[in-house]
This record gives sequence, structure tokens and C-alpha cells, in this order.
Amino acid sequence: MKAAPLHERIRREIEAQILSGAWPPGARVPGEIELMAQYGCARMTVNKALSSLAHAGLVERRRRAGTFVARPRSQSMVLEIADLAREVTARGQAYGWRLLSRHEVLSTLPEMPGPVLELEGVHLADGTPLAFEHRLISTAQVPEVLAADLAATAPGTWLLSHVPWTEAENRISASAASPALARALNIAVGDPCLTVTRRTWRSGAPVTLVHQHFIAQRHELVARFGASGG
Amino acid sequence: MKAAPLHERIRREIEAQILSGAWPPGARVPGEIELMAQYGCARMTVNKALSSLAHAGLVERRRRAGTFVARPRSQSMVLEIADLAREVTARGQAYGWRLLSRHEVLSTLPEMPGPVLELEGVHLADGTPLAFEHRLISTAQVPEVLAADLAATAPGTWLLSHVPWTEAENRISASAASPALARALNIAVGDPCLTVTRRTWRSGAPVTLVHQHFIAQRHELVARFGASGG
DNA sequence: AACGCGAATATGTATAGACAATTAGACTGG
DNA sequence: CCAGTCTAATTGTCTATACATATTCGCGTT
Repeated sequence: MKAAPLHERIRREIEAQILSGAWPPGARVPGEIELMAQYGCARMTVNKALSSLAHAGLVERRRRAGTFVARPRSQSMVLEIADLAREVTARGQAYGWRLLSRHEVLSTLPEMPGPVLELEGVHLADGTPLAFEHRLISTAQVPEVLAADLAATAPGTWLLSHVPWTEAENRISASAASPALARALNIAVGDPCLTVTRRTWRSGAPVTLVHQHFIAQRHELVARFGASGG
Repeated sequence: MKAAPLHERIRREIEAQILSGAWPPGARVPGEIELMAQYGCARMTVNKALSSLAHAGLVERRRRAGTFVARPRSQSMVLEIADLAREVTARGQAYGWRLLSRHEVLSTLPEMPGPVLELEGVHLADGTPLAFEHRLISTAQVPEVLAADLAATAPGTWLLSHVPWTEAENRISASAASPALARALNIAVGDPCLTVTRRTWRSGAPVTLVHQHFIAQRHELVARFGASGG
């Protein structure tokens, strides 16, 4: 039992009231002056606790009116999109990457126009295929990628360590394996695949566009929402 | 152009340096004393800016060592899991719900033991099937659900307004349509489906366990990672 | 060279006070 | 009854200071 800071303790006690349902949405949360007296501390301290809850979306604060329990309109989950190499090794499996093709082409896609490096390859876990990847990388944005050894290092891993802190959007859907995909992943044509399409920007400019097709039985994505969160 | 608070301005300027790549991962961020002199403000103000960035995961702060740009190990995306009724109407389509079965049973599932209400139904968009739903609701946790008219209101919508602020976990995968599923959704057996399994707790006690099978062509999930303003 | 230890340093937490900004609610005049 | 105004409650921001805490660095000893 480590001594938690006071503002953290206050935060957690209020959070517990909300999550347990004792304070329903719309209910008034004690104000800063009130909590200040209750805990015998300075206003900045309770402010830190309440601001944190407001930032997390659990409460809504309005000047003059007070602090109220927010109503959850859309549950926004946190989806951890880890680097595949890291994720596979974290599961105790041996990660592998097989580069199938590599071309420098001029893309005419509206999402990613200009000169790109086009890659195709397969991610392996313990030697068996896990996912097929088709990727475009803007060589205007990342010229260094042309010199990278992308047969040894998966492009996602390489990019993560060379072009950090990008903005991204993931679209998740399902699809049936095409003949080409089935051959690459060694599955039957028509087998269901989990498809993740990720677009990545750096200061507004497209960096990479990737389609990953996972063998459905071997992969799933997990998104969590919650305070304590196991 | 509204006057942003000073701590917000400081935060944004540092964030811009990081996102543009000017300060790469591992680079040292000016310390609180330094920024305090630079902006001519109190330490608490720059502390608020840096703490905020640390909370967002953009920087890592270590006592005695200083503040450093973090390396993005796993991009954590925000996945908005909205209520289906809301999502469909937001797309300009007419939302519908058809309840197929409703049973009160005693569940022996380890994830959700005890008395439950078991429901099956289909979500419709503009009259055509969008997703099949199989749901268990703990009647110990939510006894009021037994009196709800779940033919008129989809259980997800009902729960959202009656049992707010729960913790949840979503597992996203792909599967091939079983004969029963194909019949309910009016698709072919073996067609790919996007499957979302959501477990929901309230103060640690299971509230609901739901499997949603989306017709792959008609639905996709979108997860975004933006700096802050996104 | 290896180890232990103290000190310097940067962050973490907290206080007490001040003023600004917002706005719900009361009050006022028509 | 309505519209406009004023007031006061509440949060938002910021200052200046103090002490706590963790951790790196260098020094001295072995």
C-alpha cells in the first residue's frame, strides 16, 4: 500500500461514487470549497482532482453552476495498436517477417499521391503466417526508407523507430480471403480475415497507408474502457 | 482567435515541436526552471503543461533526470463505440430493431454466472439487416430490465440510459457466418462477418455480455489517434 | 576498477492567496 | 409576463513559496 497523493485519493473516491452508480448522471458533485473543507486541503488540490475527472469525461464542470456527473454519450474505448513484432513476442512466440515484393512507383491514389515505396509481405508467428500486409510509404516524406533493409525489419517496426509521433486513423473490417491472399497466408479462399487499414500522417502530410489482413482465428483486437482496468 | 490560457499555449508549442519531429524521441525537453524563465511565469504553470503532456504519453518525466520525448511504443487509438441506434441515424439511415428471442435462464458461463436475460435480435438500417446480436444481461445487477420493452428499444440503447458509467472490454475479430447467422442476416453461409464481443462490468460485477456480428460490407469500426485537437 | 554514499538536481505535491471569466438566478422596469 | 440588468456563486488561471521524493553524478574508500 503506497501512500497515494491526496489529489489522487480525492479523485478516486469521487470516481468510485460515480462508477458505483451512487451518483447518477446529472447529479451534483460537491464543489471545490466543499471538498476543500471536507479534506482539509487547499483548493488547488481538489481542483486537480476534479479537473482530472473532467478531462477524463466523467464529470462536466460549468462556472457558476458547479460540477456534475456527465452522461456517457458514446463509450470511447482505448484500442492499443501495438507494433506486431512486439505483440507477437509479448505472447511468447517467435516473430518473423517475409518480404514478398518491393517496388518504387508513382501513386495516383487520392489518399496518397506522389512517389511511394510499395511493399508486400507476411508477418509470421512461430513460423506460421499471421497476417498479410500491403503498404505504401511516401518517399517524399520518408526518403530514408529507400535505404532501409526491409527484408530484415518489418516496415511497421522500421517506421515506428524512424518516424515517430504521427497521427493515424484505423479502419477495421472483415473480408473474405481472395485467392492471392489465401496463397500468401496458406489458408482457403473465402476464409474470413480481419482487415485493418491504417493511414498515417505527419503534420498533415500522408506518411504511410497500410492494409493488414489477419487470419481471423489467430488474431483479435482488444479495446478497453474503464478506470481501474485489469 | 480566443485567448488560450498560458499553460495551454506552452503545451501546444512543445507538442508542435514533438509532432513535427523537430524534437525526436529521447530528446530532452526544456526543464521547468528553463521554461519558467522563457515564458516568464510560475513553475506551477509550466508544470501543468508538462504534466498534461506526460499524462497524454507524449513525454516521459523522471525526477532528477528531466523531461524527455517519449518513444511511441504502442499507439493507443481511441475507438468510439457508439450506440448502434445513434450511429445509424447519424448516417442518415432509419434505424430498426427486431427482437427474435427472449429467455430468462440461469447462466453457467464463468464470465457471467447466475440469472440472466438472454436476448437475440437483429439491428436494421433502412429496413435491411446490419448486425445480429446475442446478449446476456445479469438480472441480479439490472433487475429493472425484466420490465423493459425490449422489442421496442434495442437492449444496448436501453442499457445505456439505465446503467451508465460501466467498465467495458471489446474484442474485435472476424468470423464466417454460421447457417443460423446467415439466415438471420439474410446472407450466405460462410460470408465474412465482423464480430464484436463486449463485456461490461459495474463496480467489478458483470452486467452484460454481448456478441454482435456485423455484415462485413456494411460496417466498419474507425479508431483515431490525434495529437489533441483532433 | 568496483563499490558505497552523499549531494545536487529535477520533478511531484501541496499551500494560501489573488483575480478573471462565466453564468444561474434574483431583481427590476416596462 | 417578458426582457434587460445586476449580483453573486463557482470554476479557471496564475503566482510565489515550501518541502518531499526520486535518481543521477561524482567523490572517496576499498
